[in-house]
Amino acid sequence: MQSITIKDVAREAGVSTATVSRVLNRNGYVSHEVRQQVLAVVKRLNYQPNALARSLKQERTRTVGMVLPDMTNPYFMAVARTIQRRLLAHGYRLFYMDCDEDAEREREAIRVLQEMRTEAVILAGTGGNADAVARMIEAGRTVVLIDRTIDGIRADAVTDDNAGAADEAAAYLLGKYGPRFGIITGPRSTSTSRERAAGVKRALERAGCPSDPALWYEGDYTRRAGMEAGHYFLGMNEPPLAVFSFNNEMTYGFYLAMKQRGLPLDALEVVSFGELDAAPLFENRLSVIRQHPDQIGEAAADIVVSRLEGGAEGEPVQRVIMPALETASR
Amino acid sequence: MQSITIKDVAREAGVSTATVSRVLNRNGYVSHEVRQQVLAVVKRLNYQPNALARSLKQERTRTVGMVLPDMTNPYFMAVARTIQRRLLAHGYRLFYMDCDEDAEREREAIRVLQEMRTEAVILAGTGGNADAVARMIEAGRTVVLIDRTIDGIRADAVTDDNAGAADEAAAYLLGKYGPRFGIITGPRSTSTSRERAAGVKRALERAGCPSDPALWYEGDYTRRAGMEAGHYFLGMNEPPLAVFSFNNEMTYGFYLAMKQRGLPLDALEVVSFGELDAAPLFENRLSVIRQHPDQIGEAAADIVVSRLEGGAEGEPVQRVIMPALETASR
DNA sequence: CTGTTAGCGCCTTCAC
DNA sequence: GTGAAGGCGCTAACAG
Repeated sequence: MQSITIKDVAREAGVSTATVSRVLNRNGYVSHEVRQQVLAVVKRLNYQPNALARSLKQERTRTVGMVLPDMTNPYFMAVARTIQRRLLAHGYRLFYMDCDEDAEREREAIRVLQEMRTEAVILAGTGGNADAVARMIEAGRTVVLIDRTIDGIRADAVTDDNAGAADEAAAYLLGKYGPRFGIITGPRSTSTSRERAAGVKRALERAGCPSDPALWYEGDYTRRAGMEAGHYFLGMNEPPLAVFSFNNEMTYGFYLAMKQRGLPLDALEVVSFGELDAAPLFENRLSVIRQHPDQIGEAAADIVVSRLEGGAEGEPVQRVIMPALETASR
Repeated sequence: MQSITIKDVAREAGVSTATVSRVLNRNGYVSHEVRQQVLAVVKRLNYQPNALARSLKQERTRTVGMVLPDMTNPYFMAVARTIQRRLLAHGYRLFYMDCDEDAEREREAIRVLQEMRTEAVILAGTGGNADAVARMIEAGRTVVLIDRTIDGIRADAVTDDNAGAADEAAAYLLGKYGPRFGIITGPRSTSTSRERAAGVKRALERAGCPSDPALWYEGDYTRRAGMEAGHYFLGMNEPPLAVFSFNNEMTYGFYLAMKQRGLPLDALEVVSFGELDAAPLFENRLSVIRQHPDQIGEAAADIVVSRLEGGAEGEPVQRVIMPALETASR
């Protein structure tokens, strides 16, 4: 496990470590002859520069960290993949950390990324670590919030127009079925769920409909919660005529509940905030609010790069992506 | 961005850096009084130790790297999540890198992980970087292959019994439909696809059936390939009576093709190597070979830990997980 | 064009 | 029980 250092290369090539460094980093002058010589030794010894040492010296790591609440959710992975591609093109590596919607593990992940000296942190927060995030920003680190904002935190953010899209979806359901549709929310700790709920309430108020608490089920963005919500709604004396689920996983859970209760999947209409992988296979009674993860990823990556390359300072940037409601065909 | 160092803490607390270090690492003696004093300053200054410097000095990073071919595939993410949990419990961090089934990016990812001095690399290889992997092993690094092995590489590995499961599935289809079922393979460069193909051929031979090349479609484990295979098979004069898809994404793609062609999803039976998220929602004509990602993840993490903690040496360990065929109800 | 040197932040002997 | 000092591998002045 004894690894080869720049010294070994220098000795073997009969030059100084500085020269090797210059060859490797293509800066400073070095004769063609010596360069070839050094490169040959590098290859022969299979020398791998030590990124720890380099970063320590340069006080730059060219890395970006990302903390996600759920890496098995394809939505977040689609965002992450776009970000990674874009950052890579600018010479930055991206490290993902999964915190499993758990604030404690999120805190830990943030700590690790700071200790690693990632130059920026991209965060889809659980909402439980406002203090840690605040301290990061205070310390002058670049923080970009995606998908979810955090109460009391002023930072760059890329979010959906949650209220607008939820309002539109609720209005659509109202027009089609009246006010008897169920709502499966996310956890109150997330900004997305609160905003989506506000959007629904706005639509109900505009239509002069009171909001029936029995039609609201508070989930936590997991498949299990969607399933439980499904059993709740479908077990009612008068089940709702449609359901609005606040994320893709819960939508999937809701369908599982329908299945478990022996209902056909088109028994009622479902509106899902966020796409389902399997959506195209469903029979026409699933409406989807598309979130455009690519656009979110691109915007987030662009903000990171401009903060890191361009001057660091400036007011927080807020980018809002417009989701698109695609309604079921019947 | 000027970060706080151990020196700042030492000065502020009126002690030496050695003492601060001792407090932080709970080793060596330090009086209760001084310890409290130091901890207070650490908290007040929000001091974050520099992991680069610590790792450089200790020649240990307590990190493990993982290179995956497709992070949007829930199968790999399920494996990754289990590994992460288990490694975390042993004090290791896991870094994911996504190479998008691309050998070039895989090579790059391997290089980065080595430069970061991750203590082990877990790899679900594209098959295109045998040389780089060989050099890693040669250099004494811990490498654990998961899901896929690499030709000519002797390393710890956790794999499925691909041939066995494919044989069983093919025998099942043979018994039910005779030899007229289509096969959608993965890329020849992956060991999994080659082994699964061998399993199918074994079953065919045992039944005395010749293998009809027109019934084999070579995909690349992507959704798109599954879709193209779908159009190929469904466009035949005499379409097959069933289809065996070598991974979950291609299965999904195949169903998309059925949908696009206006066929009902139960028009023919599909056997999928690897689970589909949406499987439970399908109407009874999807059979699934469950791969038990949790077991794979656990085994891989255990191997890593035992290599890193226990003595490093020993013959390569081969763990084979048995997938389970769950057949459609009709 | 190339070598010498100092030091990035931390841990770890070795003194006291 | 605590401090002083050296060095992990590398790069960036500064000499020559």
